[in-house]
Amino acid sequence: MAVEAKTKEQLIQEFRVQTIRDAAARVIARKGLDGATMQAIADAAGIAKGTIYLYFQNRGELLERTADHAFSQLLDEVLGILAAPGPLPERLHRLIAAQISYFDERRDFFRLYLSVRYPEGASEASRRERKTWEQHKVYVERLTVFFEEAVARGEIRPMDAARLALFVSEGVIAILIRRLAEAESVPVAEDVDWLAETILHGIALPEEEP
Amino acid sequence: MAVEAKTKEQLIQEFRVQTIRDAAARVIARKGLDGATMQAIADAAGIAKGTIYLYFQNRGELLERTADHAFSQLLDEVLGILAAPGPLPERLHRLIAAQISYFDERRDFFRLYLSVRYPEGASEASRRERKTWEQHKVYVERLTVFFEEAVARGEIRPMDAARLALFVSEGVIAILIRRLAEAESVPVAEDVDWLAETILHGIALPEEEP
DNA sequence: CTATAAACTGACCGCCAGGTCAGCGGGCTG
DNA sequence: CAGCCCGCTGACCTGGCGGTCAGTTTATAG
Repeated sequence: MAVEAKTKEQLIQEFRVQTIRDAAARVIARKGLDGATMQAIADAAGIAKGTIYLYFQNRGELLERTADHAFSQLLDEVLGILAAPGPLPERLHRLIAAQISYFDERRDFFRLYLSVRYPEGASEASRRERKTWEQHKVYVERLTVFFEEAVARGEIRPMDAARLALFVSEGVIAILIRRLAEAESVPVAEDVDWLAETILHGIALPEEEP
Repeated sequence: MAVEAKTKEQLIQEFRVQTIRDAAARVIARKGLDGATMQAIADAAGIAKGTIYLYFQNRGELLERTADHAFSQLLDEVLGILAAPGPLPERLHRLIAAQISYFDERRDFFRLYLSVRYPEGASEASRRERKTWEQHKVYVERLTVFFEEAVARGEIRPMDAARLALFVSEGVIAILIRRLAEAESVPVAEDVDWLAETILHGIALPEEEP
C-alpha cells in the first residue's frame, strides 16, 4: 500500500515535471530565453504560476533542467556513436547526421541550444545561469578524445584534437543556422554529406587523383 | 559664425556619443548584455543616466550603434581583404588572421559579438533587438561571393559557396572561443595557420604526396 | 457523506529595469 | 555683470518580472 501510493505520487510528480519542462521548451523556442517568463510558461502548461514552484525551486532550475532533458537524448546518441567502433569517416558522418537530424526534427530546440551554449564571459559574470551547459562540455571533451584516438590510430593526420573538436562542433552549428534560416531546406543528407566531406578533405583542389 | 558654431556643437555631440558608446562596450564586455543596464553604462561613462537619452533614443539604439561602431573597423578590413587580388590560400589566411587578431587584441568585444550575432528566432520574436546584426550579414554575403569567384576561377573545388561562407565564419568563432577560454594562449599565428590549413586541406590523410 | 490533507491557485509583494522631466548651474551674450 | 539659455542631472515614475502564500478546490480516507 505505502509502496504503491508512493509510486503513484511519483508518477504524478513526474508527469507534472514533464508537462512544465515541455511547456518551458516550447516557450523558449518561440520567444527566446528572455521571453520565457514564469507566467508565459505557466500559461503554456495550462497551470498557475505558483504551481511551477511546487516542482522547481526557481526559474534557474527550471531552465537548466529543461535544457538538460531536451538534449540528454541527443547527447546519449552522440556519445554512443563516439564509443562505437568503425572507420573514422563513417563515424564522423553518423555523428554529424545525428546532430543535424535532431535539430531538423526539433527546430525549436536549436534556439534553446544556442541560448545556453556559450560560456558566460569570464570575469565577474552575472549570477544568471551559472552552470553553463554541462552537457555541451562533456560532448566537446569526448569529441576531443575521439579525435586524439583517431590521430593515434593514424586515421587522420596529426593535429590538435581539442581545436578540431570545437571546429567540428561549430561547423555543425554553421550548417544548422543555414538550414533553419531558410524556409524549405535541402534534404538533411545533403548537408551532412557536404559537411563531412569538407571537414575530411577541405576545400582545396585535390592534389593528384585519377 | 553659424557654421563654426555648428561644427563645434557637432564635435561636442560626437564626442559625447563616442564616450557613451565606449562605455557601453566596456560594460557589455565586462558584464554581458543583460548586465549592461543604462545606469551601469552611465556610471562607466561618468555621466548621468538621463544624459544618455540626449544622444540615443533608447537602450536598443545604443546597443545597436555600439555594436555597429565596434565592428565597423573589422568589417572594413575584412571587406578590403576580400576585394584585394591574390591567390586564394593567402587571402583566406589574411582573412582569418584579421578576425582572430582583432578579437585577440580586444578580447572583451568578442562577448559583444556573440551577443549580437544570431538571427532572432523566426516566428513572432520579441521586439527586442530587431535589426539582427546587419554587418554580419554583409560579411557572410560578401564571403559567399568571394568563394563563388574562387570556384569559378578554379582555385578551389566546386562547392556550395554560401554553405562554405558560413562554415568559415563559424570556424573562426570556434577558434576564438578556444583562445579566449584559456588564460594564456598560443600565438595568434599558430591558430591562424591551423584554421587555414584545416579549411583548405581537411583532416584526412594526404592521398599521395612525396 | 463528511473530515482532513494535499494540490493548486492567482492576487500580491518587493525589486529593479528603462525611461522622464522639473530644476540646477556654468558659460555665453549683450 | 546680469540674465538667459541649454546641457545636464538624478529623483522619480511605471511596468513587468520572479517569487510567496493565504485561501480555494480536489482527492482520499473513514
